[in-house]
Amino acid sequence: MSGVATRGSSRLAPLDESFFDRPPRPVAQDLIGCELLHDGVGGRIVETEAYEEDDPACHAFIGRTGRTKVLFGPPGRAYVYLCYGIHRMLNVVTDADGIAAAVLIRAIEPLEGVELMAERRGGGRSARELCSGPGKLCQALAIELEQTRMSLVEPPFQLRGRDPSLEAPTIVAGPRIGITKGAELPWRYCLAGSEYLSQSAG
DNA sequence: CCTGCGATTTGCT
DNA sequence: GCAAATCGCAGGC
Repeated sequence: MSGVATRGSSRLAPLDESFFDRPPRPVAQDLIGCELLHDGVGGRIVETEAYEEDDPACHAFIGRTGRTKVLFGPPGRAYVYLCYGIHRMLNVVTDADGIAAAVLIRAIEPLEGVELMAERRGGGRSARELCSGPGKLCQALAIELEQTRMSLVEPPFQLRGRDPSLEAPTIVAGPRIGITKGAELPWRYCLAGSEYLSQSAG
């Protein structure tokens, strides 16, 4: 990987499991501005949504099933599932072992491996079309369904904290996108003014 | 620019 | 059998 230009900040402190060992709303807000990489490809998280156990929109609301049991497990794991038969969605499991909660990663600002992302997403796309939505970013980062239950704080994934020398980002909260149950809860968080938010985000 | 719809698989009822 | 935490394209204004 030494030949790949590094536009992100490789010196940023990696997040560890304890960062995710708390309720999903603070985690979702604190993830804004952090860097997510898969096999060295990724960028800065600019949009997230929180899902709690006691939340009809959360997949764990119906209980523990084969698909949702990872949500009840230890924090810092990936929950990847298929939506509408085509799109993969990436979540980070949060909160203590035994409590079901997750944060959906909805959009990132591409920083590293941009050419590879463009190739995976298909030709003729601008930088802001690469990862501006939960299905798009899984395609751009090549995140697969089989990676559900893998740790996001271990290779091939990397999660790095915000640059402490920068000002804390301004975060805007709003209603979550694309859901029918619990749609009124303002548990979506965006980096204010970012060019790389999902289309439905303000 | 904005609205509407088809694609396509999984897992639960 | 059906709904689902989406996306991209076609067509109209």
